[in-house]
Amino acid sequence: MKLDSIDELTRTHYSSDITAELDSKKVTLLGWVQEIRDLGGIRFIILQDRTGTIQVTIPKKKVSAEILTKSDLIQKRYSISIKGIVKETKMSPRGVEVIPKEIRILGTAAAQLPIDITGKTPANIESRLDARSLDLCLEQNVAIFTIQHHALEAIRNVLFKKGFLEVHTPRIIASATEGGAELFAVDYFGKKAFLAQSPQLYKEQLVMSLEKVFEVGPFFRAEESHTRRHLSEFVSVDIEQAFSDARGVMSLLEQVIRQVCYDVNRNCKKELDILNHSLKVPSVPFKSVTYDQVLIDLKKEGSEIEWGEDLSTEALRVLAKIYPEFYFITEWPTISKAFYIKPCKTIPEKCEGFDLMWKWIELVSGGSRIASKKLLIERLKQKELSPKSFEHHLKAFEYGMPPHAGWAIGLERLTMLLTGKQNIREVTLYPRDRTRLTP
RNA sequence: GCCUUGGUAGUAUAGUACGGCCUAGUAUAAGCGGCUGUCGCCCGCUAGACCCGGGUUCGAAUCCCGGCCAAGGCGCCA
Repeated sequence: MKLDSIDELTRTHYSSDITAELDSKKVTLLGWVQEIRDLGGIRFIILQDRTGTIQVTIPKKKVSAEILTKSDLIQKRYSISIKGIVKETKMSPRGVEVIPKEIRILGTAAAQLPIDITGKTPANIESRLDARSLDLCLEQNVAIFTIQHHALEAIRNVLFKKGFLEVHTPRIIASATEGGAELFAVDYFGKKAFLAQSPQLYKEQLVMSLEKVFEVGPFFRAEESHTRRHLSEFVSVDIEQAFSDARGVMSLLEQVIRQVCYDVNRNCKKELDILNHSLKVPSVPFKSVTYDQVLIDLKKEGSEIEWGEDLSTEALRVLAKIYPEFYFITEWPTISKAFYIKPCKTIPEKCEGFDLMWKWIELVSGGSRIASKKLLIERLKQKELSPKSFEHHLKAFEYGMPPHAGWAIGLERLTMLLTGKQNIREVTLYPRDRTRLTP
């Protein structure tokens, strides 16, 4: 098919801008054909763009032959332009429709699409991800990523206002550092390198110079996790702050989370509605419980965990029934946390690390960091990590490392709670998991 | 990595307990035709599928074995 030119074509309105006030006005719309309903003498084309849909109505006997011929060619998912007149009418879904004066076909699409884009026959997650570029056209998916955008905007706004600088640390690193998660190995000009699992060490070093930093970016974990809340590549929102401790960054975190919920509620009413999800703005401070208290609570519920152990998924599900949606777990056993988390002064078996839970999912983890090189080396050894492979990082602790603290939010997990989605892959544009590497 | 469940047209499902009325049903999508107010439009027609390999049997979508793939749970991890 010969396509029409986009020359001298400027969108005047998005579909959501078309309201009754524009009655009789001329508009230029750009978008995709979501649906065609042809009743014989009248044809309805549902035009979709990022903001929603608008009905284009073609009364066949009243429009020009040119319009009619053009609209005969149109199929689902074609990208088209419509120049036309807005008409207020009670008979259309939104009380307005557009009567076209010019139609251009700007792009075509296959007749048989791999998934149903109108949602009449919903596809399962596998089919959807296989056809992800098309799947993302569904208004629910546009809503999810619009919400994620606003959430991130809210996070950035709070952090900028508090004087944080946005930074970018390396994704390619020399050695398997933090311990814990498995890393992906890459070939770096013949040397063995790894994809970073977190910006932890770099952001700590940066507090010596930039004082308050944050980073938003992807990180990689080569864990063979098979759950609804894990990805091999995920986006982390990391902050690190000089001259602060866990208490300080927890308070900042509360403000961030509260602002995110507030802004998403205010700016994404339509999106939340599309997702049929309601979002409460949590009150601060959040409920905070110690690890010791958690063990007592679990015991009452018949679930016993030995002190020092991490909390099992089963245990977290039990806790979700006891505590509100957002709650902190503090004073973890030092042994259960990463080497850089600062032990408590009085009881070194406990540490100043914390997790922010949302129901049974760990949303954020953070804490006060160790600023003493000597102590850090001790902790590395306890964790059976070699101080030698942390040589460069340890050097920084000779150059004036201030007391500092920080945290990291899992952006996809945050998006899950904001959108009410149960599977992290639904809130990831192109998820990477144990088995999926494409698209 | 372990466990459970599953794999039927483009998509989503019925059928599998107990092999044979399955020449595999239905919805939706697709193609063709009809219809002037649809909004999950409607009506008619057309075409479209049993994951792969082996086995049992007169006969396998259905039972058995192996493989591959997926979903969910656990573990790991955040």
